[in-house]
Amino acid sequence: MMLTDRQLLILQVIIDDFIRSAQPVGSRSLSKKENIPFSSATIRNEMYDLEEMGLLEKTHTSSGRVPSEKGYRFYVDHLLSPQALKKKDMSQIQSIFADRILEIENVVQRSAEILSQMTNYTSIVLGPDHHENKVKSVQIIPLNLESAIAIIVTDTGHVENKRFTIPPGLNPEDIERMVKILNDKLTGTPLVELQDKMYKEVALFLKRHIANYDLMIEAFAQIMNIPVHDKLFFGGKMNMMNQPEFNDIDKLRMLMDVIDSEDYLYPLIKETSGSGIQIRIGKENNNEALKDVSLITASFPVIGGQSGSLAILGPTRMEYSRVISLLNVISMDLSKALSTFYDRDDK
Amino acid sequence: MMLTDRQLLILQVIIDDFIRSAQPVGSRSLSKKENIPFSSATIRNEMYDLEEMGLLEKTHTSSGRVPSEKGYRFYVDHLLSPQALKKKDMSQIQSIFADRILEIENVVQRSAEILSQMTNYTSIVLGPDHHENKVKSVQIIPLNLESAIAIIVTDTGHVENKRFTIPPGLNPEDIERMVKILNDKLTGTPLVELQDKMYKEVALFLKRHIANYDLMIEAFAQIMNIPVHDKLFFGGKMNMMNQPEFNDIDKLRMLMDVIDSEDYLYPLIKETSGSGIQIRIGKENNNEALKDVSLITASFPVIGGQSGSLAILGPTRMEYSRVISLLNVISMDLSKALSTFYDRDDK
DNA sequence: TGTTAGCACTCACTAATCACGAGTGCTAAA
DNA sequence: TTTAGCACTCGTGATTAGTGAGTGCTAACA
Repeated sequence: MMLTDRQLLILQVIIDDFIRSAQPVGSRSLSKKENIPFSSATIRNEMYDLEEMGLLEKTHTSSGRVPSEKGYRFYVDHLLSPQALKKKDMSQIQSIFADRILEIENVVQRSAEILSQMTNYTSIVLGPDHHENKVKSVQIIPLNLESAIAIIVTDTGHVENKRFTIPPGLNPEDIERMVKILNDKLTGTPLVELQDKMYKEVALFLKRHIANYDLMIEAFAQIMNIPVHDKLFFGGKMNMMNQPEFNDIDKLRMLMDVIDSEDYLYPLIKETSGSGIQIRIGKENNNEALKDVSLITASFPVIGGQSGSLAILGPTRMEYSRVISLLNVISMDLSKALSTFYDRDDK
Repeated sequence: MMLTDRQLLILQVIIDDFIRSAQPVGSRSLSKKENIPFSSATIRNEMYDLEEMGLLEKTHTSSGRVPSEKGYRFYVDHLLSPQALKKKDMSQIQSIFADRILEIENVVQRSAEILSQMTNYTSIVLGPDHHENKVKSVQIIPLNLESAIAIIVTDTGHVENKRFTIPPGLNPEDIERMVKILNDKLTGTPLVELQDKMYKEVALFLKRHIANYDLMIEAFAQIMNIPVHDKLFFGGKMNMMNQPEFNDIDKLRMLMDVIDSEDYLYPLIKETSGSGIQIRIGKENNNEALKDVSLITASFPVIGGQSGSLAILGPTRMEYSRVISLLNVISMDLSKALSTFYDRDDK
């Protein structure tokens, strides 16, 4: 598909205009723009051709033109000039990383919030997978005779905790011994391998030292059953209400259902990891509820081969250029910020 | 205000009808009901009187009647027969408490979900204030040379953790000693008094044993700065979209803003604690965005003088009777379930 | 005296009609 | 190749008319 320069210009202006106004753009209004020195008739002819190529559409016979999905795709692939962010935007972003926040979850959550606030779209951030994190320390804190809290701290500072029932017949000394064994055996073990190692290596060892070791193993193995899905952090879930394309409450509901369930979104965002910026436009999402939205995902690597990803969900009529710049900047900052957590400068 | 039996009957039926259909109810359709043996003309006369008393309203001159806020208030105060829950409902509720869940947050979150799912309204649950919880154990887990995780476990099994920067010049032995001191001095201290005690009692003691104790105190005091607001747990935030009164996206947005910010809702729900079921209808909420919704709150005591509360937010046209029954049942169950956590049967 | 039948009246809602205007496609002239 | 001109399309908004569910009032009835 070869377009003349004039066609490129016209296509670009139409899409830019539509992104701003959400209104079909007509030949006459275009011809009035100062960077368009052609008459409306000429533009009409070009529009006709662009429509034949499938880049534009009409909402009805005599309406102005609207970009088609293919049009957006072309725009994104060929027309997008990586527009630099405004100073104001940059400084706002820096503010997330300015005060030294000390928890990963915090940084991630705040990134999501800023991202949605700056774009007015919905943002989704997935922190680095912590299944690969290694156990730093295991603690058991008895609460009373029947129950105790098990705590696992990873090398990234992530804390998992779970209450469990103390198997009968276990005395405080047993627990103390158990903690010692667990720390000896499990320190340095990645979370994913925890259950496995528990049953294979630790079990044997506990057998020798602890009465009722099987009950204890059982109780503990459950604790280590860490949820498979990492948590998605959302920002501006409600922002879609501000988009005219979702004035229809039923459409909004359908969209919200997909967002809230996370089932569909999670793999999409997860699989981005490591492959730069990805853009899914409208029906490319393969989901009825997402047919009028675009999903832009970016991933950010952190030290140690891990990576997280962030995404923006907005109407297909989205400020692609701005969103991409934002994602680029923020993903780099996140890389830097989170890498400090993953930097394993053990003693 | 004295109503005849017939007026009571008619008011009741009108409100019940409107709650179901969300449509103004007219005299003719009422007269057709089998438990209403009066002609439409008679009903019209009664309606006229009820309207004069301010219990009913018309949406326009020749429309059917709709309950006024005063009408709902009367209905709630005098007409509501505490209708027993259906078996199906009861068994669904039991299912929350059936599998022995071991974390407070879990129970609370699931209650909120079930509540919203069963009512199709939005539910809000506030767990018992844990500011009064007592420290059970303090742990410090060094991650590397610069940072460490501080963990505080309370007697209810609540775990707070925070990363902090290790003041320079502090060696592992210092930390170990510090943990011992903190546990000695702070065990049994309610969370609210933590900071105070830290500065007053613990500081003196640390001074004697730890180098750079002032930096350490500073770092640690920050950690103990536990958020003032307990977390609200929501269920079915989106359910309001299903209510015809919120077909208007602007109204929906206003409502969602109030819900999401939590500022307004928190004190309302918090202050319920200990005073049974409270019902706020429409403008009684004193908030423009909440003028078309009712908020029903209930509190549930747990052992040790604590209490939590749960709330349902729905349109003023709400199934009051059902919601109240549900809240009653669930608050009792929550009382029971959470009391086991607060039961301080220490060794 | 309370209840009901009858009737005129109101008003939201829907569908139909119309004028307007922003847009198109086509043709012919520049 | 570009543009001016023109007939045509169609969404939008205003207006109108018909419909029906509802009311209030009056007069008759039990």
